[in-house]
Amino acid sequence: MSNRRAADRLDERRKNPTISDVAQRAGVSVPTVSRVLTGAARVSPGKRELVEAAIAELDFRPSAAARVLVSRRSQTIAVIAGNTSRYGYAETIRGIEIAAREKGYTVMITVVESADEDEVDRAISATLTQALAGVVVLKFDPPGVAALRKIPGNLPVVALSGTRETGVRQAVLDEADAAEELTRYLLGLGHKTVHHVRVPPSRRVDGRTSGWKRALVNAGAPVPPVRDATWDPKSGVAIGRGLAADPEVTAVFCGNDEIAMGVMRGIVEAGLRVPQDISVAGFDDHPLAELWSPPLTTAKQDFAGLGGRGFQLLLQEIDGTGDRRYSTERPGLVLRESTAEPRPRR
Amino acid sequence: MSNRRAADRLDERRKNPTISDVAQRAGVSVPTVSRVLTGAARVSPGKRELVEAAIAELDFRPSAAARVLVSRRSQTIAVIAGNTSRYGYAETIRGIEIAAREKGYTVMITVVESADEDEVDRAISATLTQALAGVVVLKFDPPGVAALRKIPGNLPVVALSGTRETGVRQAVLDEADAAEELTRYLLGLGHKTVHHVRVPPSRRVDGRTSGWKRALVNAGAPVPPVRDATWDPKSGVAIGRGLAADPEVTAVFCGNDEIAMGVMRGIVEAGLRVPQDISVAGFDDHPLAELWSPPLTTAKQDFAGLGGRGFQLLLQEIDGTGDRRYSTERPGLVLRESTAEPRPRR
DNA sequence: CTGAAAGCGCTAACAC
DNA sequence: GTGTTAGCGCTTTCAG
Repeated sequence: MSNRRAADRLDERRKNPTISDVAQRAGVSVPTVSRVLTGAARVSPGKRELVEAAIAELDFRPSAAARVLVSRRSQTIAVIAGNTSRYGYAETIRGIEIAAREKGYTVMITVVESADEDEVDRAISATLTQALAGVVVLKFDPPGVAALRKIPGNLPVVALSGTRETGVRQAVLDEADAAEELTRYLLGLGHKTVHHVRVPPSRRVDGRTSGWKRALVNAGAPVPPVRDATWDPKSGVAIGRGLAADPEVTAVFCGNDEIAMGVMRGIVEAGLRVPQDISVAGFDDHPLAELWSPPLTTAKQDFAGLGGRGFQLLLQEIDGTGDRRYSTERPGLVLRESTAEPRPRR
Repeated sequence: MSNRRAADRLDERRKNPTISDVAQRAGVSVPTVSRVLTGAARVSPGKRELVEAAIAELDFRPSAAARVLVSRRSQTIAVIAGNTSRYGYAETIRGIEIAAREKGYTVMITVVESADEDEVDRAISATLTQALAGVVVLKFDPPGVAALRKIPGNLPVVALSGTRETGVRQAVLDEADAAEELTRYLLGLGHKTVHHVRVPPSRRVDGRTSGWKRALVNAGAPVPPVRDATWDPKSGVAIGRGLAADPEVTAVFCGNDEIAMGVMRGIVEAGLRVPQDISVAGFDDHPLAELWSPPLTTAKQDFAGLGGRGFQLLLQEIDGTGDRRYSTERPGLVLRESTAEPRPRR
């Protein structure tokens, strides 16, 4: 029954003009219409005008499916991500979409919710039946890493962020460097050491964590055990309370701003003040970071820019131009009021 | 040159197995393979097994383009939105994607950044060349409204939120009702009236604003002038300072949580306290709302659920089943600590 | 239940 | 420059 109605629908859709309708109306052959559409070959000004008029009158849109089938060239890219609504992901996707749209590409998005192999297969299988010009994988987390491994080798791919891949073009934000700088800044304020709350790492190594550690080691400061948060900002609250209970803690560097906000909430709930009792720094420069009380010290990550760079790399990969296989950018420090010199607690 | 490499790429891609490779390997005809693929007709268990084995061995994936071309049935939907990274949008899109993926649909996303006609055309033109099963329009703002008008009439469409459309299936969140309830709650606390900061409305009428007004009118409370914010949370800061300067103001209802956070920041910067001097309520229940200091009173909007309901409506529209043209859900109040009884200021 | 034949809308090769 | 011919990978008749 549902099929019956679906069939009706086609009949309706069928009314869409085809290239031969345009050809007929313009009084030219089908290939000539194709030539003005693609711009691949010269067409005399007179015919071109006729064709363009016919296209406008009929509101004709060439079928991407037919085009792809014969030309084996697609103007669609897929973005594969472990999540789409979290700030960094959403901004990155926005950056990709803007860059893609500007070049006449269309973007599909597919979410891979877990790193489980079957789950990954199921998630991307529908996407891989599409004719794709290439794919951008957001490799911020394990699902992204797992997805990357499943992309057929003959498909142009670009990975975004995460640990360095071999054999895949990649755009990254140099988190390690920025994290090191931020930690060094806290140390410079006079803190004996800096504690760290980590967001779920995409692999064993995590740029923010390694940068933090590097700064401590280089400064000869003790390296306290890492505390693990989830992606949920609320997970920071309990951690913040725990940190507040330890009188040794005077400075905390969190894996992202949202966790930092949770941690600050926990510290406040424990009766301490930020930054007077404990300094807290985040990472990302979330839009709400500067509105928080107190405004959050952080490192600004240009996710939209990352997405844009990623798309450019993909374009290069698609048509084999360019030789830059790796594009990196360094997040800049944003110093605000959640960090200060240490003072004796109580 | 770029074309040359692109051509090479095709040759590589060409290696993808086709349905006839599968047929040959399984020793059956092409249509038989098609039949096991689509499940449209019965195939003897023996042949079915052979075909399935061949598919697995070849890692064959049917070409969606070829399929769409002949069957005139697509498994791709487009989501058109004015923005993708703002919380409500991103969550809604996530909800759509999850529901779609579950049914084997693939989702394209296209952003329409302004309501300008040419801009809208340019944004959606690439998308409309794709073979689409239908489209979901996020009608939260003017670009969405403008885009909806541009969708060809023969394409199944569902609108999400915004003002009620005629002739289009629609899923909404009943903002007006929730806003009225929230305002009534503030009035019930003893506030003489409630001020309102509006987010950019998608049209003349805005559910949150009309619900707010209704509550005031019904209670016989004065209706203060509306203050307009942009989508940027920072725009709330100046408004908050302005509100703080007016001693009559004891309660503020903001169009969304992010603006509420900006407003609270402005109030605090002006030296007043929330909720002791001014109560502030938001809308949406943003993930950070409960971590804010003080935790924000708001109305919880289930955006992901909205997206899921929207996709279901679209499916019904596509195959002509179901008669519900309208799906609505009421956001629930979330009472937290940013609102309290009024006390004399200073 | 299964195969042969036709053709979806378009571009690519080739004549002219 | 422009038309003719062929065919992309698949589903859909239609015979049998």
